Amino acid sequence: MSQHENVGHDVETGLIDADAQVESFRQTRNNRRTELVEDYVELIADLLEDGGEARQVDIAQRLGVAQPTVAKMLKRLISEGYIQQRRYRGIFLTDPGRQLAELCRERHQIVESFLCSIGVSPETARIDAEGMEHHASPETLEAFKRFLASTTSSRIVAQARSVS
Amino acid sequence: MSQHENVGHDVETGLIDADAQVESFRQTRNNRRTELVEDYVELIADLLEDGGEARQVDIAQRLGVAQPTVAKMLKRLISEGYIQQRRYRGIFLTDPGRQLAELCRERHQIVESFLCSIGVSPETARIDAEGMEHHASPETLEAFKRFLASTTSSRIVAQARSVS
DNA sequence: GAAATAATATAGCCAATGCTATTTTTCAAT
DNA sequence: ATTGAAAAATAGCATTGGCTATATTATTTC
Ligand SMILES: [Mn+2]
Ligand SMILES: [Mn+2]
Ligand SMILES: [Mn+2]
Ligand SMILES: [Mn+2]
Repeated sequence: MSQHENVGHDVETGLIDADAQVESFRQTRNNRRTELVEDYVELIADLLEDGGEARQVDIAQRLGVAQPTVAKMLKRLISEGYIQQRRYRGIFLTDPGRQLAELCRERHQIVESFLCSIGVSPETARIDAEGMEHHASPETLEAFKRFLASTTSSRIVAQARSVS
Repeated sequence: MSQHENVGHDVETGLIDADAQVESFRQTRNNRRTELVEDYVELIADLLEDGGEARQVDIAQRLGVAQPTVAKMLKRLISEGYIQQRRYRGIFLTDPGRQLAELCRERHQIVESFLCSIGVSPETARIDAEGMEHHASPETLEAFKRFLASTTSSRIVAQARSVS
């Protein structure tokens, strides 16, 4: 390769197309840059819905990181317009924040349910989904949903049959 | 929450178990720390297998990053014992390196094939698998393999039926 | 209203991953 | 042997995401 390039006739490569591979790696690096934002916003939405408030300490405790780590990330979320902070009353989502949270929640739910539906244990599904969700494209999510729907319907069919 | 903790009687939480959630986030953060190493080692194995050599410039080109970025990561791979570098002759895998590469390759292949098998297009499967692979636990991989085997066999059955 | 406590902010550190620009080294060709 | 080109190394910078230790600032409680 490189300097020692083959001269002329294309060599049987075995490797996948370079441009395609670069695109995959780029997309993956890109997804990585938003993973944390997504997890924070999703978690904040959950905390708000559950207890009406989301404080730094709660977020830190749920994520398993230190409070200053959360404080720093919250600044990023503020600067990106996803949250508002009311001094000593915790974090609140902006409209874009709520929107992102909803997207993430759905996506997370689909991935986790899907894993369970193919026989992964709930504990493992929970863990794996937390990481995989950020790399599941809309197309893959559609496939997951189709599969979920199909197994649901076949279960219904089976049940209907067993009842009759 | 936190300061304003509920006193006594456990409140209906709606949230999942805190310890479980922390475990998920921790595991995910952990996986993130090895993603790059895995992609590098896998890519180096591919390049070596294909052309007999893996140079910094080739790796950089395939990953879509700059050469000094690769140079730095290679130092990490050397320090972690996965590769050896022969001056101007490129990168070579150590035994642990080959072992890791093999694991990653299989895992990657399983994830990508699985996505295709549930109807995701090859291009999207390629992209999503590049990120998801690093978060697929052995248990999830087993579930993927089971599914692949089952669809393969049902295709065989269907084909056998259509032939007879 | 003062003191204690809880929540937040800030300072200062580190490691990882990216970049550009430049230098050094090796290899290949003349 | 010299030279030109390719590969690799190095310097210097930025951003992200972690940490600990230590202030500040609100809120409760007495
Ligand atoms: Mn999530
Ligand atoms: Mn997540
Ligand atoms: Mn891979
Ligand atoms: Mn990958």
